[in-house]
Amino acid sequence: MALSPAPEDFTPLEGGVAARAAALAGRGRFLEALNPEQRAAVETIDGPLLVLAGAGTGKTRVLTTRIAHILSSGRARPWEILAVTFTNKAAREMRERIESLAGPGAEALQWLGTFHAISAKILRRHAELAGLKSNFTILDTDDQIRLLKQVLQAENIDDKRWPPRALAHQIDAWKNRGLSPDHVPAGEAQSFADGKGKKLYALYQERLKVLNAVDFGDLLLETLRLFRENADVLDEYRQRFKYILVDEYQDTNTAQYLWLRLIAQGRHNVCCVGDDDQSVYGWRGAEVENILRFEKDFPGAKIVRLERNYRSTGHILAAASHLIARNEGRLGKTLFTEGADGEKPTVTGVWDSEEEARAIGEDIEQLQRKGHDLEEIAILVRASFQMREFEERFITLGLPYRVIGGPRFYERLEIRDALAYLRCVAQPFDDLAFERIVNTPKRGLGDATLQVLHEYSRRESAPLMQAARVIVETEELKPKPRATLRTLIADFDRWRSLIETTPQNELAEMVLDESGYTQMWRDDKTPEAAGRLENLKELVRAMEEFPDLAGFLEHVSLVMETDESADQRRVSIMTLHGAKGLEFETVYLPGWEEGLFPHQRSLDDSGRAGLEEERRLAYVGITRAKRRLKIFFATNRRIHGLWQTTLPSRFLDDLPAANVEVKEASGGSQYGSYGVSRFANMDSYGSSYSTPGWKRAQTARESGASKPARRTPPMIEGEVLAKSSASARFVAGARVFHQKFGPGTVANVDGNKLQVDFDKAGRKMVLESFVEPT
DNA sequence: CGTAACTCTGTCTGT
DNA sequence: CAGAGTTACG
Repeated sequence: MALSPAPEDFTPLEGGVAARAAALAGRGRFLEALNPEQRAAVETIDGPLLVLAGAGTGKTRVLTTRIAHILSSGRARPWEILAVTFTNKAAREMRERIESLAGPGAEALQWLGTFHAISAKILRRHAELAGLKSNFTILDTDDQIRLLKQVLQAENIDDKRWPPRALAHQIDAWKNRGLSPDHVPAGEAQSFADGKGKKLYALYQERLKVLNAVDFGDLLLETLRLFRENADVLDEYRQRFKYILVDEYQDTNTAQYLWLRLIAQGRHNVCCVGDDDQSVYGWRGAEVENILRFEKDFPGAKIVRLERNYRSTGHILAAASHLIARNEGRLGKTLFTEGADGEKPTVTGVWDSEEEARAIGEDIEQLQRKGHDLEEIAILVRASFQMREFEERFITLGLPYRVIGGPRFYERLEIRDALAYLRCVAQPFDDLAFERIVNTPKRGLGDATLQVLHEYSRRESAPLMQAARVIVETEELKPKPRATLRTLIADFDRWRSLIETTPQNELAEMVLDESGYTQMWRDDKTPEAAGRLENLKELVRAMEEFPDLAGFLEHVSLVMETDESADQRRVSIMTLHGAKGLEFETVYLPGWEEGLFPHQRSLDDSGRAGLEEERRLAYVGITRAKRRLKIFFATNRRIHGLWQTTLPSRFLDDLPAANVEVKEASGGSQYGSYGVSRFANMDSYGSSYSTPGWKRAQTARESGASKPARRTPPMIEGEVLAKSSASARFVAGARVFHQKFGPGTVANVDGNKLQVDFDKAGRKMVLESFVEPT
């Protein structure tokens, strides 16, 4: 178990005389760079402080300078500061910036991180008080859903009618509000499977305890409970944390808020920085009201407003302000800049998403030719599926890009498998991991075997690994699976015995090789296999940087990203949520269409509040831009595989005409001017069944799904005919193409079945109708 | 037990 | 459309 930091951990930040002198010398200088309000926010160190910081007003600068100031004035040592962020990216960036202010040693700020990461750390120290072992597993969403499914099945609830996903959502919502099963209000307990919601929640929590596991919500909730039930532990942290800082305070949910308040009520030195206009995590339980409550919870709190924007040009700021002014219920801030007006933001209509990608690609190439830095260009999308089109286009153009927050590295199949192996080694009680890999690669340990293990496991309440160990000594299994299982258990025992003595990356390589997992992918001839092997190598490489296997598994469950080399300058493609806190010279905002942005689901689920949150997201997007802002909307977009005609986003109507330039849609779309405002008379915020877009979608669904024709009809009858007649007969030796297996040569014909030697996949038996001639 | 083909269903944001 | 789950068959 982790111990408190030893004093030997001192770093130059706190340590040597020279370092301290240097810090003192620098002190005046970093305060000078601030405006009066920022300076007040930095120098009001003792007592509660709320900083209302508009976009681009130097929020991060205030936070980092404040920390540097606290350290250099000797008021606290690095490990006595609690600094909470919402994303790992924000934490990393803050650490870097503090380092550049106060010199190396920012790693001593060991309590700088996300709510979840800090909670995990606290929880591991006091695991036994929470009924856990300190090496507990952190389940991700996938594991969570799989486990819930088991719970539902055990209760004989039809998981078709009551999808585990929905239960997961419900439980998450409860956890976000700080509610454990016994605190769920009576009325809400009815909400799932005919009133079983509360019971299922309780059963799920029981299962988690047995598995020695927590989910994301538990990290907060269990820490909260730990504090509430153990006054001495709470007191320890209240004493430890002399100063508390919270970034993006508007995004805290109730559980986080309670967590924070509990600690902060010790010394009352808490500084929260937030902007109600940038609250975009309502769907995750964030309560903007927490900002409003601040003064009540901390009487005598000082409030500082930062309204001077240093980031964007006048026109961009005007567009943002005008748009956000449409929201009701704001605290109200007026951002201003003394900078130049700059270029007007542009709004461009295009025919479809393909043209959108093409237009933006060309635009970027033009900037590139003029010498603009690709690092300073970003494309911010509402939903990650929009990214693909840009990726494809940029690949053909050879334009370097980076996708941030796309499909996560650790969510990939092969990475999850590999991690499951490692979890089985490090955490032998980890049943979810065991189930995942027991028959991957295929070793003939199927449902039948697993059934036997489960039965024993349930009877003796023992982990599956333990069950297997016992069962292989009995006659319960057939000889073949019995022998296989015995070998597998022996392998795991052997690997486990090496944990202490073998570097974790070497151990991982050994596990993956000897288990046959890497071989499985080498034998796999599908096109993705090579990439998967690459990813596995990347995983092993990434492990080197960690102190041990447990440390790595902790990191991976909370953060893990692909850190691709930053050697090349690239365009960034990311979601609007992911872009919060960042800034770029040039920002592209594609996909401003009804249904996509604002997203239909937000509207359906949360009505007016949902719309306002979407608008704040638009505000976040616009305010990321320093000098150039280019908004796009397409008339046609493929949604769920169907081409649909879309309408320009209502947010376009929220932009001030005087500050925005409307560009003629290239290709002469009839939507060249979006100004024909179809929402002027609509007071509704739109329900899925009343928007024109939806109705059109219904029609489109009935009438087929071909891409709307632009000038020439895309579907040429001849093509269709040619295809169906050609599938009449194949002869041995003919070259064919299969959607999944690629090109191949027909070896044998048997009625409508063909035996084909595929170039990559080897010989397969396929139905005639599944291949086409080449 | 494993593979190929078929059926169904979701459908965004992220620690 | 894509992925998960299910069924038929070898």
